[in-house]
Amino acid sequence: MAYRQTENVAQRLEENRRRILKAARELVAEGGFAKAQITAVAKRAGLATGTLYRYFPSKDDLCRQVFREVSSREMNILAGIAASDHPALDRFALVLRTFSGRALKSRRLAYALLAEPVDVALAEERTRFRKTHAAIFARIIDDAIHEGAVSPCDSKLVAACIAGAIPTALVGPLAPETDAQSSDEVLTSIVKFCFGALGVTSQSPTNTQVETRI
Amino acid sequence: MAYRQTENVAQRLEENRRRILKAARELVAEGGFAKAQITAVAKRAGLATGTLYRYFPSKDDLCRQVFREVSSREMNILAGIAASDHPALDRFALVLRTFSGRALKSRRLAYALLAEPVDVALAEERTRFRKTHAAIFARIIDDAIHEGAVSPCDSKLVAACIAGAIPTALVGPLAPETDAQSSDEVLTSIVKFCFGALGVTSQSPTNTQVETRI
DNA sequence: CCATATTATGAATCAATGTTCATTTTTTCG
DNA sequence: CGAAAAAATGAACATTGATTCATAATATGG
Repeated sequence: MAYRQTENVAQRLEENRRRILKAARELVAEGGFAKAQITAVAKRAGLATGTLYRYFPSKDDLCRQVFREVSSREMNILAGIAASDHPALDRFALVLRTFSGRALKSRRLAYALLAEPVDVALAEERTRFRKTHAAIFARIIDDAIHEGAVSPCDSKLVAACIAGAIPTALVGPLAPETDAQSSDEVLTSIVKFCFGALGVTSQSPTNTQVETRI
Repeated sequence: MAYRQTENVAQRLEENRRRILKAARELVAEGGFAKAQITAVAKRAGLATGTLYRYFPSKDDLCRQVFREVSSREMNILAGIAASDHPALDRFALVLRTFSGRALKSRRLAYALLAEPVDVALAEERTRFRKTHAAIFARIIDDAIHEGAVSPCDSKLVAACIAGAIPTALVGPLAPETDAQSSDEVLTSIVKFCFGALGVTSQSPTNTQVETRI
């Protein structure tokens, strides 16, 4: 008996794990998941290819983890807004603005999360992400209906529509090219679109969106 | 000089080409583009693997062609409606219903065209398809604005939203499971959603959609 | 039927990446 | 230091599916 993992080593392992995730995240932010090949990640992390497999059982696993890290931050932000106790329509506007605003600020990343062609493993992860969006929208819409702020509708379906509409309009190949100035107009148009879809014509005047350090 | 292609042979070649495309189309309709591997297509077409390459330079090429065949039929139907001389809002309703109705009738195929995870070559083709949808929507919306039927808006953006909303609500993983009966409600909800997004609250009462032999 | 051109065949090859594992390096502790 | 355990390495390997190509089969016209 001549070896036992010491605190020092445990820290280095932890550090390596973080490094790997960071390297992968960076590559994804730069060129989407397509650029996150195992060899490339290892290289950037300053480790050998094989070493990655001491930390993650497979590439799919690593990519899923990256996807979750990034997407769960987004989901938490939106869920936080949705759970606040403002009137439903205010929350609705805020969620829409925040979602869209964040996507426009990190186009590349948003593209990777929402629109990049990915394989099945990541498509599953993406589905989870988008389902969460739809659920958040549906919840708020239901609240709005209960409050009498909008007339009844198939909230699930409308939520799915919105969850599909926003990414398409923002980051996919159908999205208009947007410079920083016009991105505010885009936000406004999107909010207007969604409010209209609910039958609300006088939209909330707020121009706010929730800011968060990335 | 002892050989020259004869009419008889030319016909068989043509027939083979058709067979290959048909085989590929069937496989896509059954299991998406994922199931359209060269070997499988060849087998179903009753030809050897290598033979396919005498007809198509690559798999990407073959799949693109299949995609175009199927999608161009859809685009033509919608374009036909869009180009008719009815009031813009009538055309809008009809395009929406037709698009959605056809997608619901051929779920698997619609999934392959609109939502299945595919590689880059097909993603490009899909983009062309969806851009066409958006263009058709935008055109009709502009007409509606000119007719004074709806108030001005960023028609391009709204069109992109709709082009994103409908597939998401119909065939993706966010789509509700729908049996035949409820699919009519779904159509109605979608039309209502889109009309609302344009600020039109009294929707066109039509229940029609353009029928076409597949 | 022969010579030749065309077409078909499908096993072998290639390509691109993810994964493994025998070997080496590092760490620990008596 | 030396033995043992853990960790790291990266070249070899595995996999998957598209693509090639030497060979065989078929068609044509003389």
